[in-house]
Amino acid sequence: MATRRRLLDATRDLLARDGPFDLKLVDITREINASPATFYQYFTDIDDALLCLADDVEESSGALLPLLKDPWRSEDDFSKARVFVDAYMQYWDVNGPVLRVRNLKAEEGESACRVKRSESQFPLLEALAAMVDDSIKAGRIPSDANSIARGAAMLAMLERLTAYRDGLASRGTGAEALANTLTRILFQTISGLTGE
Amino acid sequence: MATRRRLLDATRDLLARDGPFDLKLVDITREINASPATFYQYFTDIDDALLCLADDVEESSGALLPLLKDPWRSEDDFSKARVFVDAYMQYWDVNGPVLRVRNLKAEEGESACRVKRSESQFPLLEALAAMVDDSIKAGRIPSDANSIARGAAMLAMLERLTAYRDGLASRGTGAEALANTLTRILFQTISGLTGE
DNA sequence: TGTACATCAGTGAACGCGCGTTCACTGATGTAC
DNA sequence: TGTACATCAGTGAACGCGCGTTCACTGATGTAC
Repeated sequence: MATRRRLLDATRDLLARDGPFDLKLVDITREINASPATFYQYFTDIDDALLCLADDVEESSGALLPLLKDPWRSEDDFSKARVFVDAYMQYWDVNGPVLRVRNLKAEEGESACRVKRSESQFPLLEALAAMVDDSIKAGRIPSDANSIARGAAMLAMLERLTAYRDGLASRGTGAEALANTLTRILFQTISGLTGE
Repeated sequence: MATRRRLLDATRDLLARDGPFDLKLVDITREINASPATFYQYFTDIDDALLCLADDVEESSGALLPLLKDPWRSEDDFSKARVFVDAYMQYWDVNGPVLRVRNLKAEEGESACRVKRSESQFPLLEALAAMVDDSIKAGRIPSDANSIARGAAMLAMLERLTAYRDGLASRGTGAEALANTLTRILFQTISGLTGE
């Protein structure tokens, strides 16, 4: 039903506007001029609706994966890294509010959120790790490096920096400088090349 | 009063045990066998108490700063980077729950939390940036690098990876391997040395 | 085509619980003389 | 030292609001014959 979609959209909007603490079932239905009872026709719970939103987001994270298909083997591939960084930041710009609650609930132990988070991150992590392995094989990264840990560290960096962005912008480090710096670190850490 | 301290401790404990969503004023006072009215003698609000907890944490973050006093100039300084990484992870282990709410509220726009977060991060960020500048001067990092952005990226990586740790541990990447990988990336990004 | 019935999306209004907040209070400790 | 009063930390009990949840319902759309 279209009503289900409208409920999900309203949930997402309110989450973005007021944050996870002020997200109330009653407000969601009020937002689309429906009865609170309507909510229960489609979801058991607010958390249930949040999980559905997380599913939507998961699909859109799939769009990032193709950008990591080819390993970075020469300095010319720097631009590929940059494309990935831009796409990743845009992905967080769009889906940040939903991703943040998902992660938050996952950290608190809600197992359904843990699962979704893993499903979402795992493909990217694997792809980055595979690229690191490629660089190890080529001798650009020492053979005792841990490719999974490297990939995870880079995802963590990208993910968290979206939160710092505003603070940095007000101190004179703009979005372009930030993206460029992130790309250099990412490129160097994954490919073992210098990025110059 | 000792009661104030007990209230703060109870707040911290409940935050760690049940997470920020289930943190209720009534539960806090119940935890120390006090009346809900007692809470209002010391704090105006739950958020007020959270800010006080954040102050406690801020002090303990000062302990990290001395570890970044000397720039890393040779491969021998790798061990200093490792000490910092270990200290940083321990800092998050101990204060994670409080730091997470603080950051969460800051992202939602609560200005007092924004301020606290900045105050807490700024000294570390400055210290890392100064080290990067030192490396630039020595020619180990290209002169067009943005030292603030580099520092911020490294803090973001360290901060966020504490959340991934459990997931990585269950996939065979232990704490030691993780700390080692983080140290390498940090050392290379800040000092421009290889870390080998 | 018309009639009688079934299905189904969505509702209005009510309920009760739990929480934040208040206020007049109590009993203990401190202070003046 | 004793008495009368003041200060102060902490309380018990009550209040009311807002939220989640339920249930019998309505009105529209679909279906059988």
